[in-house]
Amino acid sequence: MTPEEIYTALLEHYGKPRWWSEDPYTVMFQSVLVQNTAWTNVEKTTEAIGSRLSPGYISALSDEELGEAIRSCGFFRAKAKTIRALTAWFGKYGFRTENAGNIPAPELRNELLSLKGIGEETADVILVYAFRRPSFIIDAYTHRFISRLGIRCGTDEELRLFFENGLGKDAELYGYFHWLILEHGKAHCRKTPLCQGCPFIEACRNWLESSRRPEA
DNA sequence: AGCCAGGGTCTAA
DNA sequence: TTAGACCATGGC
Repeated sequence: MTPEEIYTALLEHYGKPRWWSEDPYTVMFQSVLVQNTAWTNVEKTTEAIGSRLSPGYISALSDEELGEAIRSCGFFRAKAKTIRALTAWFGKYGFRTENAGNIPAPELRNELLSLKGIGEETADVILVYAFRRPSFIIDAYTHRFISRLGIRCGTDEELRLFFENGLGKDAELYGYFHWLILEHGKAHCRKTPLCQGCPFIEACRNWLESSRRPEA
């Protein structure tokens, strides 16, 4: 299956995907908090802050207050520093993603990677969902998902090229695609690599059947 | 009770 | 360039 065919199948099965958040700073904030942590913890933290969440509000918190606010997401000391660094970096662009519009995506990515606590996955989440730049997100779910389809994953880089070469550079598409992969992943245990009995995987098999012999 | 959750950095060999 | 230690908490 090509990436495009996979996307079509995902859409048919899971319906319209959502976007992480329309607010770029919310994406940045949450993408750090969610590292190696259950999403429910991030939700709780974010809900407690509510509509106050903004670069200004976070910057004004003391180290102790910030640590306390995000404590339940784990690794809170490290994450607090990362959030500070990320917020300061965003400030270079006046806290507006549009102001980074003339920076080439690879350069923006390198700037993010230079911040301690931001690795490839987090950088790509921020690029796609906050800056709407096409950099396909590769995470554990993506690897599991692709291997369940019987496609060889290889390294992160190889997997990324598989998607980007197949789909073209399209940030919106990448964001929705990643969301759909999560929809699939959330519904299935990590410990079942073959995903037997999974309706989506079944649908893909059927799709392969019908495409092999298009019309009688 | 122990394992896991959407990671990333640093160090050592 | 890869393996292992470390960071910390909540849920089951």
